[in-house]
Amino acid sequence: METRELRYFVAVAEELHFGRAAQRLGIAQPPLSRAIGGLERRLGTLLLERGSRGVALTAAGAVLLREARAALDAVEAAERRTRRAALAGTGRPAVVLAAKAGASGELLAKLLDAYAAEPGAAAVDVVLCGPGEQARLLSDGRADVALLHRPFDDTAGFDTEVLLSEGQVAILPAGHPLSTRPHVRLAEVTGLPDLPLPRWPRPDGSFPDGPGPQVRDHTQLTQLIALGRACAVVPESGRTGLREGLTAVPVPDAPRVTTVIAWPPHSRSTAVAGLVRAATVL
Amino acid sequence: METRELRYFVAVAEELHFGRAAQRLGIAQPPLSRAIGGLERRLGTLLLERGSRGVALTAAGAVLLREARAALDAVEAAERRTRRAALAGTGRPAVVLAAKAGASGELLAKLLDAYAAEPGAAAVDVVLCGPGEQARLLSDGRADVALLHRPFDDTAGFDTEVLLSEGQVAILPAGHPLSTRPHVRLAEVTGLPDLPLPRWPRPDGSFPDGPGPQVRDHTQLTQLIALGRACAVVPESGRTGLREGLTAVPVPDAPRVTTVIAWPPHSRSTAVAGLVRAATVL
DNA sequence: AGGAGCGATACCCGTCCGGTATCGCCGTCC
DNA sequence: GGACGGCGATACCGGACGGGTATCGCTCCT
Repeated sequence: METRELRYFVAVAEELHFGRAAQRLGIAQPPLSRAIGGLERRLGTLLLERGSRGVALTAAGAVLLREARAALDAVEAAERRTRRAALAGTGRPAVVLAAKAGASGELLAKLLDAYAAEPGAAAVDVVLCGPGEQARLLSDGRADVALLHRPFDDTAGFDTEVLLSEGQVAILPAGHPLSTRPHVRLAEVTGLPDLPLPRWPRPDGSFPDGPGPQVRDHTQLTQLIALGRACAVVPESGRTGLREGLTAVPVPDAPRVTTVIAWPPHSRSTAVAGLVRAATVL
Repeated sequence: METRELRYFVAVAEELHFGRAAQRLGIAQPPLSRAIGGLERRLGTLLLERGSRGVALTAAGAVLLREARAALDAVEAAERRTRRAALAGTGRPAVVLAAKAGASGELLAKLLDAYAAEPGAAAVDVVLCGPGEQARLLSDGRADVALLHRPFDDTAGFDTEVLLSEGQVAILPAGHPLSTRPHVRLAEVTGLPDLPLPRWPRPDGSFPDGPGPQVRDHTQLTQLIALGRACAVVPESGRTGLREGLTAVPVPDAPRVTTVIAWPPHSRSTAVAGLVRAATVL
């Protein structure tokens, strides 16, 4: 199977429409039909059920969709990492570290300092991304290491090393009745009708349904809380540098958050190893 | 990047010789040279150092070799798993479980029984393989689940669930002086000049250097021990059904062996999930 | 200096990918 | 119910590219 065929199949499987998929791929529809047909012939199975009203995935097609995405990620990662390795000699960034924007700020700073102090440390690019995107960046090679937060992020498929475990706090507007309490229970803050939890975008950019306001980054979040339009439950480290008008109240019964450093398995890059070593001895 | 190019590159990187690589690929040498050249041009970097005496990998080439192997595994896995999924409806094996030959016999039997008793259980194919090969089978899709043994096997890159933790025992010929001891220390059995530890084949089929005899499977191993030509340190479960003439002596200071069930991350197959569930509630 | 080994280049051919035109099928709408 | 429109498959053509043979250029060895 060629990656071209996999790309074609994924496009059709996602659009469930040959015409739109072809458009997205920048080719005409007939060659796309032929390519999928050939794929099905060689695999000896139907991948798509052509109904009169669009297309549907067969069981085998669903399997291929999942596997093909993983395979295409791996191919992309190969290309990106090779390109990066090629630049390494020229002094440009040798490693890319992905971290969730607005999280682990202090830890990240200490980590970068500690690693930079090592002899022979490589240049580290830090990519700040939205929640849950770090794993994607690692999979497709845009990053070489990432800071993940269990249980929010899925660490499946990566090597990890635990860095930090912490409780969570509720971030509330300063004047809120609960803000003077020594601690609150999770149920007390999740169900507040006047202060709903905000809705974060899904990986595809759309927002889940619900009552809370839509937020895209940390700035929007703190601003909304300060305005008394939302509240949030975040790891303890998120209370450092809290802006004026916000209060943090511990939530002892919220799940503890574990920050881990993660990297693709079998990564033999010395730079990644160095970063991991620096992180674990912090 | 097309998988064809990756396959070509891996062949050259492994052979370090364009002619032999071309032969292995079943094509002539010039198209291979051109393909690699094109890859290098598009990546904007040299992958291979052409010396007058053969070829050597550049740093970027080494990165691509590692990543390309992973990517090709993923593509192969996509193809194999799709083919298998296509057969699922026809009643043929829906899941393939890989286990090291001669290990975990009892556990494996109990697991298969427990799963088969579940309603809607799929047909399970068991593939017995050489030591350390299970991970490979999982990576390239020849298997969907595997039993691995830490610390021998590398579980990096898979989801796992611990099933069993056990100590190790030394397998000795019945008449050996140490065989009557209640227990022995690891150092006492690893350094015996008269009973060297056997050498197992590496994944590529070659054997490491050393004094011990070469073994390829469990039968050879037990036979050699019975002949008084070798000894072995194996997990406790390996003592069940021990043949005549062999004795097992506990080795308390040997590392404990953890048997885990492993599967590719993000595997959503219900059959795999059922097997894992059956295994964890054993 | 001559020759052998090895990769690169030149050139040709066949295949296969991609494009346009068109068909066949099935809903839908007037 | 017939005409229309949407959608995927088929037919056919042109061009790009992969693969083959022949040969060159370089280097090392004898």
